[in-house]
Amino acid sequence: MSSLAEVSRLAGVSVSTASRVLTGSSHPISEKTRQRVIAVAQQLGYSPSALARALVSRSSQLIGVLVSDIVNPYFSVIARGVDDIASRAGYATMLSNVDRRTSTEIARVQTMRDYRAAGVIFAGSGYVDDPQTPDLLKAVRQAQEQGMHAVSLTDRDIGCPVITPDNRAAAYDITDHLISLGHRRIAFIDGPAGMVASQQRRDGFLACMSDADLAGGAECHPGGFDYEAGHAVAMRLIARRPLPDAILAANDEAAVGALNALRQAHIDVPGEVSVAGIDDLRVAQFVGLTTVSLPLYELGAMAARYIINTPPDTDADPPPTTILSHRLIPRETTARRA
Amino acid sequence: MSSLAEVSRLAGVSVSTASRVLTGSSHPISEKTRQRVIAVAQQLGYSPSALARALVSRSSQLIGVLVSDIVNPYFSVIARGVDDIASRAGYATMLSNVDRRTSTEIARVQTMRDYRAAGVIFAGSGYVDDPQTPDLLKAVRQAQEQGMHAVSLTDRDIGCPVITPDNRAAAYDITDHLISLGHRRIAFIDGPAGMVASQQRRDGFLACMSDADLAGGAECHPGGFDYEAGHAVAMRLIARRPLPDAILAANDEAAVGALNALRQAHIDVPGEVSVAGIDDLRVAQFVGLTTVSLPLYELGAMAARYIINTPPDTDADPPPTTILSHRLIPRETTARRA
DNA sequence: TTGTAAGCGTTATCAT
DNA sequence: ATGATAACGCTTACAA
Repeated sequence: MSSLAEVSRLAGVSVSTASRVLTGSSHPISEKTRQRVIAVAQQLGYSPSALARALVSRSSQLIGVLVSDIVNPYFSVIARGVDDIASRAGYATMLSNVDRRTSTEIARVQTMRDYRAAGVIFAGSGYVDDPQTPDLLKAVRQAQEQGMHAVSLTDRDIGCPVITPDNRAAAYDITDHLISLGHRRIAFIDGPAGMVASQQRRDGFLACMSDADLAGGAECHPGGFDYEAGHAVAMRLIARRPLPDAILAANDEAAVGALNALRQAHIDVPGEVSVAGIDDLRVAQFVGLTTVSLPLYELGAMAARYIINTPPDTDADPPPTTILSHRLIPRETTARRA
Repeated sequence: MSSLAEVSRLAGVSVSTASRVLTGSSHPISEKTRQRVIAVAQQLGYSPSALARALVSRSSQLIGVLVSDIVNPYFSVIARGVDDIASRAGYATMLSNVDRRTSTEIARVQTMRDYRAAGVIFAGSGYVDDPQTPDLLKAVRQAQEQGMHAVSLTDRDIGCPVITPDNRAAAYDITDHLISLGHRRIAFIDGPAGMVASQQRRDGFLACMSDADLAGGAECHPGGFDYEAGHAVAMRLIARRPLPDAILAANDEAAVGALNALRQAHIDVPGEVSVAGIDDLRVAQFVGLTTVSLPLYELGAMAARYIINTPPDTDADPPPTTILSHRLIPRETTARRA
């Protein structure tokens, strides 16, 4: 690895001059030395140490993304959005799986801090009444004091800007769609207990049902965000009969689980029961699932842009909340009630 | 951000002493000073600068993973394997999407080098006769000379150890399974043209067919690794009739595409046609797809372990190749021929 | 057992 | 227009 010192020596100039040339500083430099330095650097294959740079500038070109689990497509799409913007701007992406553990999030924020990351992005939802939130908030504040940015992609009170879809409205809208199709008795498969995102989606569902005077037809079942949860709830529904008019799952994966349970039981979807989800992941297209498209990629991209473009210590004081819009995507798993 | 200097000052010792205490050096230290330093550090919330550390040690605790696209579950599972091992060992994961572009891989290796990463993992397959491979090889060599490790998760001649599944054997085995079920005319949906992994899988298919004296019943169709490709090929097969006995896709996603095309055309799977894939991603479980399970998570985990545990410049000279085993997973999309 | 000082590779402040 | 030199925060000989 050739260093600046090496380049400057071969070019017969001081390190400062070499630095000025190579960083494209506005400092005046004679054309001949500029050429010479560039030539030597080029020929040596010189590439500046991001570490040394970050050490003096007190900030690296790293952006951290904290996801629950990168295998979950919800998060990998977000991560893709982040990395696309980051790499385009010369930044690199640091990824960390936190498995929904707040304590792990706290630890990772510290890691990002140790590398003087330009910012951290919290992609996962928090828990209702999480006793560790204050600690996370403190960790975030310390990171910010050090000049780091933080962004949350879900509604979370951790002292940083929030860029998020409106989970409640998304659930409300898809519920409304189901109702407009003539469905009256709708079963909702809840997300993981205690998660803020689960709660918001359920709230949206219930609000819509009661706005339509259908509160009596609404039933919530403890579920989860995974295939198995959706499958299990649907199995129970099937065993219990009569079936509801429609089943809405808190996310696409659970909806697909429910859908498969129904199909395995030879129940016609959407003939006998309509099924819908929320997220619009790729799998939803595969199975023709009616759902709500959330701007996941854009969420990650916007967060990255924010981090890259906001100068340190410039963050607005009450951290702003940005709501990105969603879109209803009707497909083949829903139909007008017979 | 408190620094070592600060800690040492408050503890009334020199920075070296503080450093020795905090790094757990074997250098003898009196118990009282040790306690004092630890207390101060603790109370100050001191956390060492990973940057400064990396700068002097000439190596950071960062592991880079180069994937084609993190949204593709094939890669996100690998990335998860890497990050699990990495974070457990105190390392952080740097992720980069390269969209199968060798030039981007080269650029990213340089980025990892700039951060003095402990190692880079190439998760994606290369191309047959890729003119840029020599450049990549050179970039890898330079990285290695600098003390970085490199690992490829596919069969690739870029001067680094390879840890990979046996694509050819995997395809061979699943083909053999299809044949053992009585299928004679089998259509193979190829992966992306020019990719080594595509070629290996097709080779395995063809080899098995010809070993079974069924070369005449083998037909390969240009396809891809995505849903759309599988869907399109199946549509063409359907339009053309008669249908083959079975369809094997180069990977699960294409297989699911084919499966859906068949189902949409009301063709009974596995009644009329059997369908199988390769990879065993989560979606394969969802749809009950017969496939071959590849140790993707383990691939990432092993690569990370290798990077973490192999001391610099200790790499074996002809870089070793490690083949991890696969497993046939029969599910509901295949059945004995009618 | 503790401290001093050099050095890792940059950038930035002053001089010249 | 160019060059010393002091940080940045840490580890590690080398001294004491």
